[in-house]
Amino acid sequence: MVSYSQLAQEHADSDDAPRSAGRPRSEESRRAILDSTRRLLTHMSVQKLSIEAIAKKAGVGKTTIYRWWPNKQAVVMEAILHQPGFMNILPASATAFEGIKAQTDKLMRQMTGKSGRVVAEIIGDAQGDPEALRTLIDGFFQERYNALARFIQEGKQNGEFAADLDAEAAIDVILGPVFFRLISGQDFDSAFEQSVSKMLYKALAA
Amino acid sequence: MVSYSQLAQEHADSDDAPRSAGRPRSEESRRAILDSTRRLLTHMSVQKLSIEAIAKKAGVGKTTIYRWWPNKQAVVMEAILHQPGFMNILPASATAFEGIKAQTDKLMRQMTGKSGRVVAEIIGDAQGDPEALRTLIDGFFQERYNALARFIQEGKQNGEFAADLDAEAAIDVILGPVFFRLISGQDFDSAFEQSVSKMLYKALAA
DNA sequence: AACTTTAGAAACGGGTCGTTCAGAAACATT
DNA sequence: AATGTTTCTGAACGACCCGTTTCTAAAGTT
Repeated sequence: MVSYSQLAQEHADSDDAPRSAGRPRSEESRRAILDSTRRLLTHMSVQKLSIEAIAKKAGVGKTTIYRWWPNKQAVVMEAILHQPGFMNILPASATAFEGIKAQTDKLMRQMTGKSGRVVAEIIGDAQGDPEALRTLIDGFFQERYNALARFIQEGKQNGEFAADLDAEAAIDVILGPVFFRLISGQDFDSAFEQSVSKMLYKALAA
Repeated sequence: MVSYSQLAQEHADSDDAPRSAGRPRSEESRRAILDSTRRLLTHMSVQKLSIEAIAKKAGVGKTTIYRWWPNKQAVVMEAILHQPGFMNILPASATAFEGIKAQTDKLMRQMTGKSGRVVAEIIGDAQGDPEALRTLIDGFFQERYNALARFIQEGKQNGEFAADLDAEAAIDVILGPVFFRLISGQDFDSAFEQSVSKMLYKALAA
């Protein structure tokens, strides 16, 4: 049994790991599994996707998948959430609010189109499984949360935001509209982006 | 095949319907199905719940369920979302913002505890099924949406809110934090309630 | 050469799906 | 009372996927 948290962590065992005895894990199979998962998800929903279909498409034994991932959700999370383009790099910004706006704009862009739909499905499937929800929070939401927390802290210090601002609630107010739009099936347009930005500015300002 | 929209509408065929020939639908079975669904959902997730388990617990043929609902999601939606206590009655209020606050407070209370968890699962399962998502929007989100839209309209007219306020985006900003908290597994406390209320007030004010 | 770990293939028992068929039950119509 | 219509339960169906086990082969280390 491989725990979720193990999967969530970077597999940086390429160089510094002690390399135990035995046949090494096949990097080729690993990539084939994740690639096939991504490709299959462009044609079907996460719900309809099956481990057996992934194994077949990847040319890999089902056993190999179950050896490294506990279930379908874990495979999908790694395939989608850890893919390039979903990284959460902090942009440099003049003001704290500009940083927040840059973050939310980037998030909206990431949540547009098919990848957004898949993320919505991942969030959805995690609702029925506490362990999966925890993995999702630790491996996806937390990054966004932390990034925003820094900007809020910065804004509180430089007087941009009110000193008694509730950072936790503020983050929910910032991220909430984006994910609510996502799960309620509406897509993001520039009108939404601008209107939300305007309201957030007033909500946070000192 | 029974369409979702048929199921969503009130089954007010108790009096005025012309009553066609043949054996009438068993109200007893219908209630047994919905009751059993609710009871089973206190012990297990929507994902693990099966139609066959509902049929067994309700003492009802599986065929009867499939006759009136297209799938599990539809049964669960009707069992949970149309239950008393989930109605969306507009409270009288002095100001538009007070109305909005009353609405969101009520929503947070509804989304607390087990029923909130089940709603989160319903929203989650709907992500993988466009038809289910539409039913959920029409039968659940839309009510909350409309209620808020009235208050916003009222507030724009009486000068409480800015005249150029984007109503659609404002609703997303109001509902977003609540549902984001719900799906990210955090529960609602009075601190969150107050902090969000404060930010929303500033965001909406003229 | 011996040991260890992984890969892939096949098969398993168990479960759910959504459908179909059968026979009985509960109505309205004639 | 007889007939027609619709719904009811129960049983069985083929199809699919689950997660696990068992096996042989492969690919490394010591």
